[in-house]
Amino acid sequence: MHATTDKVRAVRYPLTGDFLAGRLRQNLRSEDLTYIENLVESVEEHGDGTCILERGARTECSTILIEGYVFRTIESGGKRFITGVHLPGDFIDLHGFALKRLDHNVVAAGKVRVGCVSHATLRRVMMDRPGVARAMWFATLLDAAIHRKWIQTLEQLDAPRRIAHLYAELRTRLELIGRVNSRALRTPFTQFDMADMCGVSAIHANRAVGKLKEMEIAEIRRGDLYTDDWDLLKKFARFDPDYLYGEGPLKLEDDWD
Amino acid sequence: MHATTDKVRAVRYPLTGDFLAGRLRQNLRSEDLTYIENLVESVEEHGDGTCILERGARTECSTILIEGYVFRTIESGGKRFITGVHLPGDFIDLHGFALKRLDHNVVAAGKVRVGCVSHATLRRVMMDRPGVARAMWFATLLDAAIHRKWIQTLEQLDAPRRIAHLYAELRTRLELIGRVNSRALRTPFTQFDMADMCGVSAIHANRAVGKLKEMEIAEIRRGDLYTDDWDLLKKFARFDPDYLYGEGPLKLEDDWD
DNA sequence: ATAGAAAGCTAACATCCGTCAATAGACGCT
DNA sequence: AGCGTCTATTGACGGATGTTAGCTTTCTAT
Repeated sequence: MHATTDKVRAVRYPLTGDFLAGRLRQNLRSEDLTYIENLVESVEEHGDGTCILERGARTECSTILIEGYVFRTIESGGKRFITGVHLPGDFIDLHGFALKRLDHNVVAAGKVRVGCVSHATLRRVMMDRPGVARAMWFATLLDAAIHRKWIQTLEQLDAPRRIAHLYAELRTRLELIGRVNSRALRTPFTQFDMADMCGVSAIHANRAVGKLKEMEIAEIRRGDLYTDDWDLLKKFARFDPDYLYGEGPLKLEDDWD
Repeated sequence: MHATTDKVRAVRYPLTGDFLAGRLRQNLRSEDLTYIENLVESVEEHGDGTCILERGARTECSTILIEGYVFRTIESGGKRFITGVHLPGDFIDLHGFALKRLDHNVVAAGKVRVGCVSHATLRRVMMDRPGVARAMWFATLLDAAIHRKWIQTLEQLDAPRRIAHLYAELRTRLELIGRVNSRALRTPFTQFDMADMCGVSAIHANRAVGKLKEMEIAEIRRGDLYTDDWDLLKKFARFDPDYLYGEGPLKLEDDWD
């Protein structure tokens, strides 16, 4: 991790037109998606390792991840702990909007592009568009469900299975947002990153990666995972996608809108 | 844990009048609190070990904890994993309302009393009372913040510190809802429960409890923790209450309501 | 192309923790 | 009071993981 460029650029439009192919998409009509895309007031790029949002900050805008990976991290006793990872389409600091104060950092893993929506705009949205407000609430509930699964993973699995579970989850989440186009799963993660996500030392993460290769479950090279058999990997990790609520658009009562 | 009585009684009123001294209280005006209390359509009691909500269930009402402790649990491979614990005033299945399907069980730890609010009522509230809807969203965001801290705890601390951290968190959460009246912290937890919350075996949980006593940090007898020095315990557990957002009522823009 | 830095890998040893087995203590039921 | 069950406790052993140290590979900047 070497923080090189900070904010490469901050522009106002044009947007990609498709950056909301993320989590919200499942729960919104296309007109609402267009509506949200137009809320983005600026787009920023950040280099690997950049701290995009700092613990304790009181922000005036919320951030949606457009491209790349970010970590939720907490520093304690000189060490870093990763409590979550986010993919394009995820709002990464809606809690900063509602709780007014961030309790952890958000750090870029590799190059990322994010969009900013001011809190004033969000407040207006919450009032004018209950359907959109609801979708954002769903997204935070899904975050909580993923957190619970990470807790279970830490409580239940040994290091090789934790790493396998991490990649199985990422694979499924990428599928849900239509970003899987090969059998490989490419990430910018180092073994240090994997270690901090899985609650083991970097050296033990290395052992675990070696074991996955030895067992012919998967080969991980510089963050990129290659496997001939995703089902085998998922079985090994005891992965059950239930908690990702990937069953498609929720059947919602219309009287909500 | 022995499931004795299931539903001891299910009555419609009278309510305690003060069961909402919980998490929502911080963020709501008293008229809104009264409003929510009156949403409760029935009150139920459950005995120790009762599964109040089952994974996969599609509920027609949401549940608020009035008295006692409950666990969020996941069964896997014949073992039980606890991903969270809730105190009076917590909504324990708002995600069931929004996500339509529960991804884990909710189990009574000791005797509990819960209130039920139908989803139809909640939908009405979400539309009519944005302030109340907002407070419920806050509550779920706070759940997520607590989940993240549990992840960090599992990644960072050894067994004695995890148990100390658990009790430090409970102590603070009880303070926030005005339920601390002695230096002791009484819970119905067995060492099996502590083990399942901390991701260690029951035998190792026992060792950890013994170590806390040996180090003169705290004595835990049948779930009840006694200590002369809560600050020492919190320091040992590296407990920082930041993530509980206990700074009192949030300063919120009025234009939300 | 080269040098420096970051990342990956290996070995040795100590500690933490899981498992099994057995026992003791506490509580609820009759 | 007495019994059975749940809970707590202890010891022994092995596996999983942390730590330190050193080395190799790969990337990146010049």
